[in-house]
Amino acid sequence: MTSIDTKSWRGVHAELLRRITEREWLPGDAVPNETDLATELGCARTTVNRAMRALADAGFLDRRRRAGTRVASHPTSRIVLDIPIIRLEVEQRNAEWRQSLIAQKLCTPPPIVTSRLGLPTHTKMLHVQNLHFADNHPFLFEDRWLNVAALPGVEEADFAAESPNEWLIQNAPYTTGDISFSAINADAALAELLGGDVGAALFAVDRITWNGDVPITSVRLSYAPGYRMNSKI
Amino acid sequence: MTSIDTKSWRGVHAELLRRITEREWLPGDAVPNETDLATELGCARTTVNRAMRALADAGFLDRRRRAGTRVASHPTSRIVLDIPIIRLEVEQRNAEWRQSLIAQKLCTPPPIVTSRLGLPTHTKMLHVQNLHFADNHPFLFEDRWLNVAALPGVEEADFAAESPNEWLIQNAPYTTGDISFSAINADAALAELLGGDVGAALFAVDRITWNGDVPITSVRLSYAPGYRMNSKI
DNA sequence: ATTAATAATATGTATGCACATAATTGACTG
DNA sequence: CAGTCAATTATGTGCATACATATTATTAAT
Repeated sequence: MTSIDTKSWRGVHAELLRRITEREWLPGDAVPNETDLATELGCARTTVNRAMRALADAGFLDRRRRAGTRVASHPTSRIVLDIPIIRLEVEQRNAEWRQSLIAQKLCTPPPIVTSRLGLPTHTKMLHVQNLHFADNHPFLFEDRWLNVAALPGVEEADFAAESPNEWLIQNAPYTTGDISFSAINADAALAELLGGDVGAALFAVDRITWNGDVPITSVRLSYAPGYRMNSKI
Repeated sequence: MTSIDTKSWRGVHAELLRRITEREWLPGDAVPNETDLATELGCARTTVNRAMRALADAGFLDRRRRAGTRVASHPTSRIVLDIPIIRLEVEQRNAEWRQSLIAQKLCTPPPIVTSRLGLPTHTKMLHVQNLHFADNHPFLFEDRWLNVAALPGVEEADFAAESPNEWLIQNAPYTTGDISFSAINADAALAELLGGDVGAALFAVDRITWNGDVPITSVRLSYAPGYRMNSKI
């Protein structure tokens, strides 16, 4: 029997989580209020509050003022994905990262890009195509459009030396955005670049980022065949 | 000038986030300590602490005792995916959900399944194959192996009436697990079930769940062609 | 009986204080 | 000069208290 220090919020957190995971409290059940739990566990209400807030953040509890706290009835598993910059993702796999710049030129993007960004159809944007390697194997192909109007200095940037990924972190403000994950079939060009067969299933990430309501960049990352994105639940 | 109530932790949070997003504090910069910020903003240190903890949780700040707090220099964008049960995922798309049970029988899984779960090679497991529909279009194919030894009553469950997904929520304890996302090419069977061409790229989710160190289930979800998983950054 | 005002209640938050803990700095020692 | 240890310091946490706020329950008024 592991005795848990029920006077720390982590201890209380663990104890409440135990009651949930061991089905002492079932999904949908109301749980005692903070004051009663504090008395029972011999700590301050603040401490119970901290623990219960953490459990609510993690999706285990539903809380509403006055109505009280219940065990979540549809425990959606919540996954937190930390998406690092590409170089770090490669290095985390103990591989050596390098990139090969394929294109960097100002031109008019296809309408699908401008429309998704909410820009006029014929806006000139900076098109950057970049192949990232892990230990000299193709890792992913980055196909990016940058809104030059919102990124002063971007036209002078040397993306062969610094990947657009890292340039943006250093030079663009923090942003919000949409991200979507999908599976695509490799066309001839992607197959050539990434070294698989035409038609191979590729894991793809599409990302649009904004600074407030100003569109910054739209990018598609196409990973080499066999890539998996892993996480813990 | 929007005056923010700097005496609430949300106000402090907003103010600090503003300084980060507007690059008043640059990535890698050290930020003032809690006591000084509390003085400057006219609130208690506890309040500043709450705000800074939230920013650190969200990945904007790196904090270390004694060493102080800095703006995150590699702002890994953090994505929170809430993965609901399949029925809810379909219903959230305003579609009608139904399922069609394809197989439910006790048999010996391929070695890859037992080895990933850490079970003896010839363990009998319950194999459940289930096709989920959204408005009568195939939505995803669920191919699941259940550890009968860890799930009393599972052999009597009627998965035609209740999807294994929901049965597990109601009858199995909360679990931990691994999840991975990948892209696969549809084989003949998947193409037939999901209604695409052989070779079509499919978005796949592999998930293994455990109750402590007891393996519960291993499942692969193969989504119909064109599926995207979306999120906000 | 319906509706509006009011009380009760659980969670949310702010504060001052104290002490715990991790990590760095710097002094001291061999 | 290297290595050890102690002082320092920023964050981490617990607690008592008070008040805020959202929501439900109750009561009064029509």
